[in-house]
Amino acid sequence: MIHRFEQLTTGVSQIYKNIQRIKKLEMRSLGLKGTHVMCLYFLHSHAEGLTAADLCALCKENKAGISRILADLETHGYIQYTHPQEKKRYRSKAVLTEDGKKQAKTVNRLILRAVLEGGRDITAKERDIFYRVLNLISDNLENFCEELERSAVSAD
Amino acid sequence: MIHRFEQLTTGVSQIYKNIQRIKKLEMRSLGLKGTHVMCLYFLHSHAEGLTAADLCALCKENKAGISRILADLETHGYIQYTHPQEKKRYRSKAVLTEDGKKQAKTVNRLILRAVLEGGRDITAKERDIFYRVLNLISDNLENFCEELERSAVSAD
DNA sequence: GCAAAGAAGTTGACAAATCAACTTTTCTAC
DNA sequence: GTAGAAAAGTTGATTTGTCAACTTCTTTGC
Repeated sequence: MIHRFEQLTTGVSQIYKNIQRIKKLEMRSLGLKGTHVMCLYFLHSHAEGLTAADLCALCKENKAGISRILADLETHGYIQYTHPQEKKRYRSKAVLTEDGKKQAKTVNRLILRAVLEGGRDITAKERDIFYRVLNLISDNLENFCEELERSAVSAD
Repeated sequence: MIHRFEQLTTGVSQIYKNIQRIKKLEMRSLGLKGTHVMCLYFLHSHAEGLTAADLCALCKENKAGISRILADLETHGYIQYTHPQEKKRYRSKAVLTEDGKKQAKTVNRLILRAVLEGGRDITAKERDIFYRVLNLISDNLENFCEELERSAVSAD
């Protein structure tokens, strides 16, 4: 059991906001926004390409956001679609262009630095426990939210 | 060291977003917004009152947001200021009214449920390690951000 | 193979968070 | 005590994130 709500809330939101801050800072020098980071990151590690739906699931972002990010990356020439033009983008996989790969590598370098700095003074064992608990809480809250929403709907 | 960036990013942001979701859901029934939750929560546990600056630090929110939340809580009649009227709110402590306390208790009940559900299947030892690591990462990233921003400024 | 249902993606409208400039109050040094 | 600096708080503008309606494409059942 977690005893102190504020510990979880403030701890998590502090990390969340600092991650956003890092993304934003780095992207500014590339002419991109913080929201692009995760897409570049995942596109780089999935050379076979990713659909918008894939990215939604990986980035845990909603599809409206992903749609705009992809449109943006395309106008920058950082991605290409693997589908015939006439079918538009439906289930079309996005892959990084050469230029996109270059940007992704720059982004990954920063990410690596942030990860190294963020993980200072943490042992491998602690890290494993941390991630186990992080994922557990994440899942538990997800379930709790869904339950809450169901009961909110039925109360209407 | 943390190995996988996406684990931290997606784990943290998933929890962050679910916490936001819970706050929003519950507040809707009280005619408030999700942003009010933490203020009510901290005001309830600090009976002596809190200034806007205190709340900034506790909630890890910026002062613009806190300012609007407090104005909102005041118009709802949930808080009062402990300063003479003519000095406005400068360093004035906000305290919950009776009505505000009632709302805060409702909020706290939900929070307790969320905390219990979120913390399912986690042992006390794991929890302690989790929070230690959470705070450590939080501090490390905070420092990293500041360093980054300094070097970004000096590069201009 | 066609209609209905559903999934994928886009877009405009709205809500929330953040930034920057501003005012007001307090503190500090003379 | 007064000027200047610093801190606290407010406000409008901008950016970012989310929601809901919509279009387009695919699948399923007849």
